[in-house]
Amino acid sequence: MTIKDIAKACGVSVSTVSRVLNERPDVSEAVRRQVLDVVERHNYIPNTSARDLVRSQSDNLGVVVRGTGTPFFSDMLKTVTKEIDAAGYNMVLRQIGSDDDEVKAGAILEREKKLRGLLFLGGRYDYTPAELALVGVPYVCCSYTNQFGSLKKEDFASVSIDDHATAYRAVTTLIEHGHRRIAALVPSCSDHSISQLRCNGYIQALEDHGIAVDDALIVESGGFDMERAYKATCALLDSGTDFTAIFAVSDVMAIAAIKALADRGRCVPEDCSIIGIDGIELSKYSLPTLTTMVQPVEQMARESVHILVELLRREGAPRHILLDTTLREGGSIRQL
Amino acid sequence: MTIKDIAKACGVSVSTVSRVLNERPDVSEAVRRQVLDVVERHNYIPNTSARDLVRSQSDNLGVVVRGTGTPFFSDMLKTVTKEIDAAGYNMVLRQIGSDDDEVKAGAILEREKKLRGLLFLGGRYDYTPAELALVGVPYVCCSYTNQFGSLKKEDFASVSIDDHATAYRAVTTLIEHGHRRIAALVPSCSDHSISQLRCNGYIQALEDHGIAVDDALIVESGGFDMERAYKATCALLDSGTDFTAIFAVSDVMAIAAIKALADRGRCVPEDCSIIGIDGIELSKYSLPTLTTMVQPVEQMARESVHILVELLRREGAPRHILLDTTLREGGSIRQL
DNA sequence: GGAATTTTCGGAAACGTTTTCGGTATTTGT
DNA sequence: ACAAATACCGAAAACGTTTCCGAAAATTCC
Repeated sequence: MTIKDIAKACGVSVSTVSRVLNERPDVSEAVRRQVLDVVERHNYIPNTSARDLVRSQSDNLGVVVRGTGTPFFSDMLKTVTKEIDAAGYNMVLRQIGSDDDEVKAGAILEREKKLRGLLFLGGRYDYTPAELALVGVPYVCCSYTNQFGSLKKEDFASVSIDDHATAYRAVTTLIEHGHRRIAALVPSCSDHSISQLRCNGYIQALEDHGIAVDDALIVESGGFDMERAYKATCALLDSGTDFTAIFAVSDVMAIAAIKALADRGRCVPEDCSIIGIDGIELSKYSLPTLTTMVQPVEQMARESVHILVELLRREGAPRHILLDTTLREGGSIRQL
Repeated sequence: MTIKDIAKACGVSVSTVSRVLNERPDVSEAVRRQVLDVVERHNYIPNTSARDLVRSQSDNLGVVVRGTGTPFFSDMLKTVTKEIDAAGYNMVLRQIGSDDDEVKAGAILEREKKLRGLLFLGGRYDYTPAELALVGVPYVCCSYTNQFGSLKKEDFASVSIDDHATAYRAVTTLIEHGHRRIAALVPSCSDHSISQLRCNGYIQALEDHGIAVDDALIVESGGFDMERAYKATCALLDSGTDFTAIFAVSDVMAIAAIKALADRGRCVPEDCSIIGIDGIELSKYSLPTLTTMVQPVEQMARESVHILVELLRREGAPRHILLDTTLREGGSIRQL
């Protein structure tokens, strides 16, 4: 079932059918109706390959994610898929490991799949202009860092939260509850990732409240996963350093920390308070319910693809959206 | 950069370049090397649209998932993506809601994206032959049910666990610990889904051990999500029915149940034992650590795409793989 | 009513591949 | 050394679209 068959069945030319299908104005209403009718009846679907070939472009949007499998990104991915679909594009997904280079991965994907645009979910962008030049399509970065300023505002779009401020607020919350010996559970505080931004927020909050930063209280797990967060917390406990609260960079890490504490006989929040960041669904079902800074995941995902689509339609310049996080009180913080 | 450019640069014809690229035998070693060299230097990538057009087929594998966002399927998806990629195919993902029809979704996807094959992740297959005839490419069902036998063994491939036996084993474990008033937390026991299979395993285990099935102990939440599992557990508690253990159909439901119990002042496992199914990573970090029947997720995912690829290469008939589940002891069961 | 537009449509080229068919070279067999 | 087989390669058609160009038909304008 090709466009020729439809043309024949309608007694018109292929070009006319094509015009109808592409909603071009120069076709009479009568013909349009008839063609549409025949198309419907034969339920004809245009051949994407042929179309892409002649247009020399596809409807593919690349999504490169670092760390699928984490609830946060898997939630994000869920709405991203939906939105991309709704916008009439195809999603081609590439997940990369923690050691991979997102820009390079994006560039390869772009060539392989003839992408129209790219969406980076998570990641660290300390790239040189030369590296960034590898990607030749519009792209938006979601939940990203740009610490070195290697990304030029006018070259790309973004949607994110203010990681520094969010961490600041989380730690301040702990301080307001009377805590002063607050540990930070972070994947790393010098990898130029989001982890570092949040770590800085932690430090800033302490300083602003006249609390000395104790390096022994900053534990670097080496990754966002539960296993390493668990081990890092154990290491902290074993070190003998005393603390009354933990600021965890993500909810999953917070949950792993709670487990580590419990395994060492410490209860949350009686013996130790804890706060996370993300607001994943699971955090509502932990024991105790996790107090956390929730990110508007759905909105972030939605805005991301909307912006990308806008960019592709050449409507307006790249936008940079900063969304608010909100504190959701659970039972994991105790007033001292 | 097209195949013509490469041909020109090599002083050979397009056909020859094409042959080299497709690893056909009838090309001399000298020419092959030269072409490959030029291709490498220009880092030329063939135009997929043109190729797909003339071959009138793509390298797309469709994956339709019911219920992304759940840790189990998101884990599965992770390796599925990787494997499909490694096999040189593209994954096109379609996630469907709980009310959607997977076969129809697959059939639509198949036409839209010119799929070579389909992979169904999760789902209920009580379809008529006519409905199944809609899908015209090889497909494999992973983690599925086929209660009505509408799928003919020779028409498709599958990989799954023995849901009945797994549930049976889980419940038996509770019984062996002295429990006799065991509640079942299930999405539904009559929807022809995996939930129903596991529910039947529960019933069978009780009967085989001489325990009367009490309908009041079977709570149907209406879905696999935490929220409904939580509410269902609350309803069970409110009903006043006494029980000493809960068999949850999935780990996330079990975790939600633990939360519900805790919120009503009941501790696990002191006041109530609980066992789940899935073995998601999170279950290792719940309080207490969840005792659960773990599914070999990675293996399931890997086998699924391997089988699909085999099918596409017409190597051997559709296979049906049944994988083993193993009990992982946590601390959520108490000996009575 | 005739010229000038405008609307509507068909013909044909083009997109970048794969593949069939046939034709030279080259090798093999005797 | 000559025929036959084989290895290697090029020309060209085909895949199903879109789009440019021009032509016919319908409409508008004076």
